[in-house]
Amino acid sequence: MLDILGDMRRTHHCSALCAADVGREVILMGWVQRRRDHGGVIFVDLRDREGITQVVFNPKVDEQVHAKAHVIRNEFVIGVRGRVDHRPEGMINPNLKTGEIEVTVTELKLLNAAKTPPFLIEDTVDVSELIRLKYRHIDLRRNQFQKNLVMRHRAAMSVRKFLNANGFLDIETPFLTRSTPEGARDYLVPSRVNPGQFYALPQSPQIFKQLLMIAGYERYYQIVRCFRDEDLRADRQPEFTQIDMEMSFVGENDVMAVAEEMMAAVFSDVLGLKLPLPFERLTYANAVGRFGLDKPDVRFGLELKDVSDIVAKSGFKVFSSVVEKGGIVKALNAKGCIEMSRKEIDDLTAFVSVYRAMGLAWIKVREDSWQSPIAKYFSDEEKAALTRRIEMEPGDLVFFVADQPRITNEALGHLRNHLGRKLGLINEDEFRFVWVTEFPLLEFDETEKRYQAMHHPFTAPVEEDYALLQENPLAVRSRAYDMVLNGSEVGGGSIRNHQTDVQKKVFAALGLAPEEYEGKFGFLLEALESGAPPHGGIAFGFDRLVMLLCRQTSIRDVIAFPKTQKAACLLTNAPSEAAPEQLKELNIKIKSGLRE
RNA sequence: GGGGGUGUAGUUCAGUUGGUUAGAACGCCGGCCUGUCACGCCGGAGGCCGCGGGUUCGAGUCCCGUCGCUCCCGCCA
Repeated sequence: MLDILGDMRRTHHCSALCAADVGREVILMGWVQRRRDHGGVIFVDLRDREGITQVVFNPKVDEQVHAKAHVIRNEFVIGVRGRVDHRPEGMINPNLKTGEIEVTVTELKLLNAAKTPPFLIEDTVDVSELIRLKYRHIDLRRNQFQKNLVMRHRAAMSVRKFLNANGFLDIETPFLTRSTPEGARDYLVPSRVNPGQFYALPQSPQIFKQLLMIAGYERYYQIVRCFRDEDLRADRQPEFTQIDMEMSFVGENDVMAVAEEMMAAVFSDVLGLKLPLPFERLTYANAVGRFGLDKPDVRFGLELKDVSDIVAKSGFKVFSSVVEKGGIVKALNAKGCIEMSRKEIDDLTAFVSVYRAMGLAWIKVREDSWQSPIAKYFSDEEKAALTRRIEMEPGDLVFFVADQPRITNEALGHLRNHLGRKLGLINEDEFRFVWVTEFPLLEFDETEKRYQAMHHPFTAPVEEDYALLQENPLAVRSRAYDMVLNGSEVGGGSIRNHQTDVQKKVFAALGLAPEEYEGKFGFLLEALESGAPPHGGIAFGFDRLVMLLCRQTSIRDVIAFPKTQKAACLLTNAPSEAAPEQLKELNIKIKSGLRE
């Protein structure tokens, strides 16, 4: 068999050689990052997974090798044999790890030619997402991408190392499973052998991991793909990876302790950072009250102040009537921002309108007066109370939103993050974790006019709130917890219902009739009755976590082969039409008009 | 489902009030060049202006539709 490599085998990676290696004969293999042809001497920056080394073709050293090097172009795959040499005086490249040396080539093997790449492979991305995704194999050659994927690998290894050392078993759960009602839209897979029936791809292994606890496996984990057929975002893909774990005989503090230790191990292993433990904790009520959101960025202050009580009886009807109707009025004090222009304030008004806030009131605090369209509506007492509550000082710019509690909090919460960024209040180098606890068990779905599980229907209520399940369901707190990093939810979990009667009460509170929940979750209830230990767990959005570790802003930059916003793969052109024979086997008819 | 941005050379972009031959940079090709590392110098090729319709004497530019990419809202237990 003719083998293009012959007996040539790589001796070093392109990051490995330094001054200490001078004089050695080495063999490098990789891709041509750049070629600089000086007529005489030709320089090639040779790139492999680990780095770049300059290799030199000198006609004085070997005329034939030099002549052969003329055909080399960007992205050609070559192997070179040569001698490690010091670079001449003054020619050291301090920007290159291997900048002190170069390899003088004595043998060149052209392992493969390459078409001119559609874009240059450089650290800085200056290419549209369309092109990057279409030529993903080229984009993935970029140094930044390689760093991201190496980071991802190391984070996964760190997680496995930690969990293996702590008695967790890696157990696989099915991808072809049953559609779980409630929650996100499922990806469905038709069953050929069961005509007209479908599997669903898992949105998470939730029920399986609970069954594993019931089966006595005590500690489970999996780094596992999950699927949700919902619209995409910069940090949301239709298939994504979770670090999924579950433990038996534990309460929330046990799960949270293991989870934050695991996170500390990951940050120590991949970034060399020591995270202070334990993480700060906030109740849901405090998180929303102070920061407006249930995933607060606690790297900066700029907290919200509720002023509903002060303005309830004020002459400003917009505020007083909102309070009267059960809404709230909250304020955000942008310290020292009095010089903000009218245009900028208008932009912020547009910003909060995205979150359905009707308006954004503001006050500029001057030395002896308020400059504001709404100042005239307040009495001196109200002004004094507002000044105290909001800690207003001359030079401040205060924003108000008055609306239903949810809208007010979300609008100001997002405005807070926006201003935090805009005003440079955020230390971008910091990784700040916080637990959010005591989530409400249920929320009311206005469009469907019914209660919904805020986390999922298997989450246990706080025991002392059991009694409220029927009389005041919205007041019931759950034993759920979210791990939040720099304003992003990176993980969420809960203690589960391990007692059948409690689980049934929760189903009932969700408005499910017994025959309904028996039909949908009968197998789980059956399992709960067979000796279920108290158990709970947590799942982390692995892609999102890696994205934050890599300081990237899109989840796509830490996933080798992501989908576009229309859930397409531009590389393979998935999804695509199925052949008529395939559809026939599956007993599926495509609605006329959907294909030619 | 809705709102914003965007689509012009291989890539990133510019393109005036609608005007006759659509430009730049990088990349690519050829030539010259022995110390560059964003090599340099000289020359050259390269365009369905996303697609379809309309208005107009005339459309990259205006209008309608459509498709793609992207950010956000809804949605995502």
